[in-house]
Amino acid sequence: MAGLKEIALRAGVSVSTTSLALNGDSRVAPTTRNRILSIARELDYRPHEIARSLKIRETRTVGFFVNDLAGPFYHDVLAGVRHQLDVAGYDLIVCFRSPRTDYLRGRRLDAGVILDAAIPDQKILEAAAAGLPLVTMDRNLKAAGLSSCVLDNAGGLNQLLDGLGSPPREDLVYVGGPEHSHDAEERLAAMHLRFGKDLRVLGGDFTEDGGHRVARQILGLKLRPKLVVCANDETALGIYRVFTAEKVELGQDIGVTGFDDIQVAEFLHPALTTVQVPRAEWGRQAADILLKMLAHPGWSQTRLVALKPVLRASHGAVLQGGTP
Amino acid sequence: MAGLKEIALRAGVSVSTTSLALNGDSRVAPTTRNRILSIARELDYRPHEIARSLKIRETRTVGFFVNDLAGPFYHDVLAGVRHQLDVAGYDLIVCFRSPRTDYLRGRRLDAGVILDAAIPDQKILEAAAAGLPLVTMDRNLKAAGLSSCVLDNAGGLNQLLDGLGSPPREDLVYVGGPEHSHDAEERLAAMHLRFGKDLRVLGGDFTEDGGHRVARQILGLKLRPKLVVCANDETALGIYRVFTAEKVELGQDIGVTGFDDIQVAEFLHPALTTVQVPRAEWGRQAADILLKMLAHPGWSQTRLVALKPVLRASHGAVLQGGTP
DNA sequence: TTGTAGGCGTTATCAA
DNA sequence: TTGATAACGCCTACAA
Repeated sequence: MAGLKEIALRAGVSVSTTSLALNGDSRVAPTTRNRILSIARELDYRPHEIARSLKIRETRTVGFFVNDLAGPFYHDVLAGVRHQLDVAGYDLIVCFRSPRTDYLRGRRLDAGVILDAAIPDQKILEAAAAGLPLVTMDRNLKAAGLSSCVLDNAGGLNQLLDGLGSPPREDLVYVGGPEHSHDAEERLAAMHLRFGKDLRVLGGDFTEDGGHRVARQILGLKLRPKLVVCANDETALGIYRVFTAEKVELGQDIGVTGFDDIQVAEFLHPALTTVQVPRAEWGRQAADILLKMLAHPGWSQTRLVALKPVLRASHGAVLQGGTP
Repeated sequence: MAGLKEIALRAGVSVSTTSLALNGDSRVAPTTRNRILSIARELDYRPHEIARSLKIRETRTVGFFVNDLAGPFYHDVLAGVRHQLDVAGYDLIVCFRSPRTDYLRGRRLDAGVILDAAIPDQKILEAAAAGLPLVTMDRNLKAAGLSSCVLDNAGGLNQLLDGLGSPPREDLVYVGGPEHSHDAEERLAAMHLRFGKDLRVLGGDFTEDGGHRVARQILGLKLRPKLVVCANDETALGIYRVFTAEKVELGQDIGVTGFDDIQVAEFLHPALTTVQVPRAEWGRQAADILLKMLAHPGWSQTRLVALKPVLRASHGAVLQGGTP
C-alpha cells in the first residue's frame, strides 16, 4: 500500500528522485539510491500498475479473446501465444466477452489475439480502427491495424486427399462442422471446390455427439461410402464409437479421416488419418505477427499457417497403392 | 481515442458536466445531457478504464489464477466462477504467473481466485495481507483477508468406501497422486487414516500415463488386490487401458475406482465408480465467498465442498451385497 | 444547473 | 544530482 510519496518522505528526498532511483536511472547518486531502495524493500513497495499504465500509456499486456477453453485444442494454441509473448516481455491474460467491460475498447490492453467466433466482425474492426493492434485467428479479416493468422484449410485437405490417391466423389461422404465457424466453412468450400456440388455432405458440429448422429445416418445410407471425410477429429471420434459398437470394421469396411490431429488420434484403433494442425506453432505465429505490429505501427499481415496430412490407418481401403 | 475533454469542447460545457452526464447524474439538465450523449455517441466515446480505475480505485475485475487450463476439469470450475461473478457485475480474467507482472500485487485486480499449486503460500499470504481479497481452491490457508474453498476429500473417499461395503485393507491397493498437490495429499491422508500405515500404496501422478505404469506394477504383484482405489479418474483410465489390453476383466477379476467423475467416466466399460466433484458448483461457491468478502471487508471463511460417491460398475466384485 | 479545482500514483521535463 | 511542476484521463467535492 505504500507509494512513492511514503518512500520519498522517509528517505528525505523528492518523489521524482524516488521514482528515478526505483527505475534504475543512473543519474541518482549511489548513496541516495541505496537508501531509497532499502526503504522500498522494507515497505515492500510495489508500483501501482494502474497509475503507471496511465502515465506511460502502455500495459505490456496482451489479451487472448476466447469464448470457451474447453478441450486441449485451445490450450495448446494459448501456450504458443503465451510463450512467444513472454519472450518479448509481454504478459497475457485470457479475456471473455462481458456485457459490461469491453476489453477491446477499454484500453486495458496493448494488443489482442482473437479466437472467439462469437465476437462480431464489426467490433473487431472498430477496435482496430481505434488503434488496438489485433490478430484474428478465427477469421480472415483485412483492415488497417488488423492482421490475420489463419489455417490453410484448403491446402491441408487437398494434400490429405492427394495422399489418399484422390478418391472419386462417389466414394465419399463429407461430414461438415457447425455454421459460423470460419474453419468449417473453409473446409466445406475446399471440398466443394474439389468435388463439385454433387458431393454428399452430412452436417456435423465438431463434437463427438454430432459424430454419433452422423454415423447412424451413414449406416442408413443406400449407397454406403468408402471413405468418410470429417471436418474435425472429434466428429471422427464419434463415428468410431458408433461404428465399433455396430461391428463395422473401421479402415476395412469403411475409411474415416479427421482434421486437427488431437492427442488421442494416434491412439485410436485404427489410428486416425487426419490433417495435423500445429497448434502451438499457430499460436506462436499469431504472437509473432502481433509483436511485429507492436514494433511497427501501421504494419499488418495475413498469414496462412501450413497444415500437413498424417496418413495413419483409418483411411484404409481407399488408398489405391498399398503402404510401402 | 476521444476523451471527456473533446466531448466537453464540442458540447460547449465543462469536463465535469460531461462526466456527470455520461454517468447518468440527475443534476445535469436534460437538454445538455442529450447534447453531450449524442456527441459522445457520435465520437464513439469509451471511458479510459485505466484512468477511471485510478480514480475510483476499483477495477471490477477478478483474476483467476491457474497454471494450466488443460482438460475439461478446470474449464468447468472456471465456468462456475465466471457465472457467479457475472451476476454480481464483476469481470473475470485468467492470469498466469509471470516473471514481470505480479497480478497479485499490482492492484489491477479487485480480488482473486487461486487454483495454481505452483504459487507459494507466502505470496498468497502477502497479497492477502496487502489487502487483496483472495479465495484459494487449491489449498487450505487461513489468514485475515483470505478464504479457502476446498473439497471434502476425506468425506468423499470415506463415503465411497462405505458404499462399497467397507472392503478390508488386505483387498486394496491405493494409487496416489503427485506430490505437492493438496488434494492428492488429503486423499492419501484419508486412506491412511482409515486403513493405517500398512495400506498398500502405489505412486500415480494424476495422469493416464501414470495409470499405465501403475497398472503394470499391479499386474506384477504377488498378492493381487481385489480393488484398486485411484486418486483420480485419469489414473483409473490409464489402468483401464492396460487391464483391457492384458485381458484382465475389469470389475470382474479386479475392481477399480476413480475420483473426480470426469465426463468419460460414465461411458467407460464398465462404467467407472468414482467420487463426484461438482466442478461448476465448486467454482460458484468460491465466487460466492469472494463476493461476500468484497461486500464485507475483513470477513473470511473456510468452506468444505461436499462430494458424493457415484457407484457404477467398475468396483465390481468388492461390494458384498448385490445391487438392489 | 454548471464550472473550478484538486487529486488518484506515476513518470517526464526542465530548472536549479 | 536533485526537486518543483505538470501531465496521463477521469471523478467529485465545493463553489458559483
